[in-house]
Amino acid sequence: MHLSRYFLPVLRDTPKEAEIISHQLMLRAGMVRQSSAGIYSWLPLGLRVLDKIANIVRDEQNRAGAIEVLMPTIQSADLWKQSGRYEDYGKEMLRIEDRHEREMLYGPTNEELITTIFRDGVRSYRDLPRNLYHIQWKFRDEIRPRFGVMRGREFLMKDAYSFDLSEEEGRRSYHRMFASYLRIFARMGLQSIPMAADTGPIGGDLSHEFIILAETGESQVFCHQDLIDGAIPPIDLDYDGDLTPIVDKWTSLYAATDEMHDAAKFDAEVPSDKQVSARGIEIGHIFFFGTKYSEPLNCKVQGPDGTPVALHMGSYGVGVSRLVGGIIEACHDDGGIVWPVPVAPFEVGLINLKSGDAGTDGACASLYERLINAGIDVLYDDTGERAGAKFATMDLIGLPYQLVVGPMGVANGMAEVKDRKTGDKQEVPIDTVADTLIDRVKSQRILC
RNA sequence: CGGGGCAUAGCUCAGCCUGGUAGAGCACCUGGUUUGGGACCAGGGGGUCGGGUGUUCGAAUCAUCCUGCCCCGACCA
Repeated sequence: MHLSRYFLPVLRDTPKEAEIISHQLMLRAGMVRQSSAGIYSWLPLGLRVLDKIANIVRDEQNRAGAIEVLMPTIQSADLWKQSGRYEDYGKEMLRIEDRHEREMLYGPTNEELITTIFRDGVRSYRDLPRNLYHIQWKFRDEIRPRFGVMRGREFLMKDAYSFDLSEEEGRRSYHRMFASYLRIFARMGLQSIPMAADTGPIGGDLSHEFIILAETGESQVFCHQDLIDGAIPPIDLDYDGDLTPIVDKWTSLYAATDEMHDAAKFDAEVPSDKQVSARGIEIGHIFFFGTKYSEPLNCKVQGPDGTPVALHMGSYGVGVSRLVGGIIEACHDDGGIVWPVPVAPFEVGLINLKSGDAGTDGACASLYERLINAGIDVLYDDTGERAGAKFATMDLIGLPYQLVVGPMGVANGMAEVKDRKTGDKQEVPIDTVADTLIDRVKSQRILC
């Protein structure tokens, strides 16, 4: 992409409505614009990140055997009346009336809908287990939206729903998602920590919030130090195999958010030099709820003995749009955002220090072409801005690598590669710099 | 929903107290000088001062109502 033809409205000053760093940087880097409280438009740069995150989630969910569908944002109130949640959900649910005065709602989640879809498509226990997911916009009319995209009213979420014949089978489905989640976040450069969460009326031990640590996190969390660099399941993990060792390993050490925190237990189980007390951001939540929806919505199949059995279900959410903010909270410095390669809107920022100069124009054009042909996402700053402004903008939007081409370098056959994260600058012969970058970028596309 | 704050140019803000018809920096346009870490000079465009009502000869400024947004709290992926 040529910057001169792109839409990247960057801001030099920080808009005053933004309080936390990710919100400030997303506004400044031209990623989003607020449309109303907790509702955002995604500009080109932000959308690219959103898509990359969604694709990682998609890739890993598919790997774990989940199957993608797409349900609507608008749902009928009837369904929710059947499950009893139409009343329970309260004012957080945005209720709408259509022209025929039918009660509709903008979906805050999809348990009811997916349950009926699955119910109507399956008759036999032989069709189990299944896990269906979609990545769709949700709306929850939060009392007080804040923190930009991290706590918006409209948000993009991946939600998966598992269907099993028994609780035992359901537990296996839960474990698959547990392992998949560790990989999803690790692939974005985030170390997530599964923490025991409130299971609500169902009880049991099958509910975990996946938390990343960040100073601006909204909740206080407590955990064992060793979880912070716990081993991530490998890319070729066999999801049909026994995953309990992985889950056990991750859940054997203490980890809890403040509402589940037990100070006495924490002190007893975790040596004082391993005790971590920090702020955290919830980026995923998985839980098993048995037959809570399958019973009222009559989602049953015939079991081996011919009797109908209500299915055991779980649901598994990832806050896709929230992750954009979450990653920035975890990955920034004074100059701006520092994207991990797998989610970077562009992988390389090519800077022509003297647009209009035949030498740099030619060198940049050929470098751009080679990178693009190799499948690298490149943003080429071919504008007439001064060098300093170009550097500042590139740092702000946080592309992992900057490839700097100036008249002096071209004269010597050299270009400069800057690593955004470390700040290291390296002079590389202009003939080989494209290959060097291609290798470096590709080696970092999947971090685990 | 309770408490607090803000609303003037695309962004950051001054002007308001003490009423006299709107400013700065950055951004943008034109010309020139510049050109390796957010340049400089000159000229220029852009605002029904969030909206209504009232007070007044006259309101960005005073009064009042409304709306929007932000922060703290309870609530949440």
